[in-house]
Amino acid sequence: MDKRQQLIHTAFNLFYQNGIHAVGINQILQTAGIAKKTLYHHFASKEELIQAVVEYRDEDFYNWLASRLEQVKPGYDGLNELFDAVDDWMHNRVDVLTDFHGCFFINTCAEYNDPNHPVYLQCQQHKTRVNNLIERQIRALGISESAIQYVTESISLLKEGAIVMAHVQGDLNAAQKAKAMTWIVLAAYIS
Amino acid sequence: MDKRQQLIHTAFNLFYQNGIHAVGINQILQTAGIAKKTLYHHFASKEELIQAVVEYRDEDFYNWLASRLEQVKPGYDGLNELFDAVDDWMHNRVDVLTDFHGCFFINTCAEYNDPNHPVYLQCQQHKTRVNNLIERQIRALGISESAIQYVTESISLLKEGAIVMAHVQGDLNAAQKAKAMTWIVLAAYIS
DNA sequence: CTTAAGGTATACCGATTTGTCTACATCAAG
DNA sequence: CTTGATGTAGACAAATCGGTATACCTTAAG
Repeated sequence: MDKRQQLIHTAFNLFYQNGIHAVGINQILQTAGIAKKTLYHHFASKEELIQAVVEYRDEDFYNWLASRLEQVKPGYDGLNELFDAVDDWMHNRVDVLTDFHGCFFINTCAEYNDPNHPVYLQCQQHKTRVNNLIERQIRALGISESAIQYVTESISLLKEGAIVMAHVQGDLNAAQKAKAMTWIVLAAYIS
Repeated sequence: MDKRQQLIHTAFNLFYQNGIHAVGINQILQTAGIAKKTLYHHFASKEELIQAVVEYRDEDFYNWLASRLEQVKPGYDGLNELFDAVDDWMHNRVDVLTDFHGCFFINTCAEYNDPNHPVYLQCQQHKTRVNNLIERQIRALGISESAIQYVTESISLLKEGAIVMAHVQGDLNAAQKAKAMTWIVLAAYIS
């Protein structure tokens, strides 16, 4: 019933499906069934709404992934769960994430190409938060401190690659491929 | 001197830096110093210009990568060259590709999320063409026919992951990480 | 009871969007 | 010489953009 939240929710769905610049506020208002005055009561501008939408997706996605990882032991099990979660996501088996259209943050960076733009920075920060989840798994493996950063970024690279392969090429087995490579790579980096 | 080519070139640079939907026709015309009538003489609509721009980038990027790969032996050397080429690209050492802003085709898919949209299909086809270049390298390794497709897609995933890591997270070592993982993965898949 | 916050509906503003139109210039080919 | 393709400059149209303004309604708190 919270109009502000309704606006954010509606805007996210439209942005995620059509891209941010392609969606006007009138379209958001009509879809949500909310008056224009109400929007500008809660947000000073479209830009502010966009930032709230990115923040909302950040929270939603992070909480979902974090709660999935909390259900298993950090380390090997956690990494398995990570790629199984991504696999579920791209197969539309996760209700809270809505239909898969790639990574919202990658998509958004594609539209806000300036690395100093606040929205771009928000996307980077989201990726940093997710990376920290991955780092926790890597750290549990007992890898040397000096290698943790490098290995974390490597696994993150595999995750990003899987998302893009699924989105652009429609390869729905991408998460499983990334998972398989993860084990191979870790075996080499640990021994 | 060819106005049509000038328009495509100018439009690509603006699209690549700012995203397609964020750039208007008037901005393209002003930047290129070309009259509006001339644009609509060569293209029926903005949509047609966009398609020509994607086609142009497809040609340009593919030809650059293919010529890099032709300079070395297919197989191990070719895969080394692939990631070195991507490394050069993201470090802005390749003049013909202009300043790195991620993969233009990934970025464009983020704006045209409908998999049936002609522009989306163009992007997919570009990725397929690049995948064929990679497949040629994998095939030269003497891998069993049944594994070629899977391994090709795995290496492609590493390449896409590297591009996204460099673009979104600013990890300029991503191509080298992907290269290192490629050798580890191939060693496991071949033995 | 009153008041302020949050809401609807809609007209309106100026700027910008894609695309059309007129009028005119250049130039190579038949 | 004429004609058609290619070009410039810029006015113009219709729609849409983000954002403001007016007028009125509902509801919960002091």
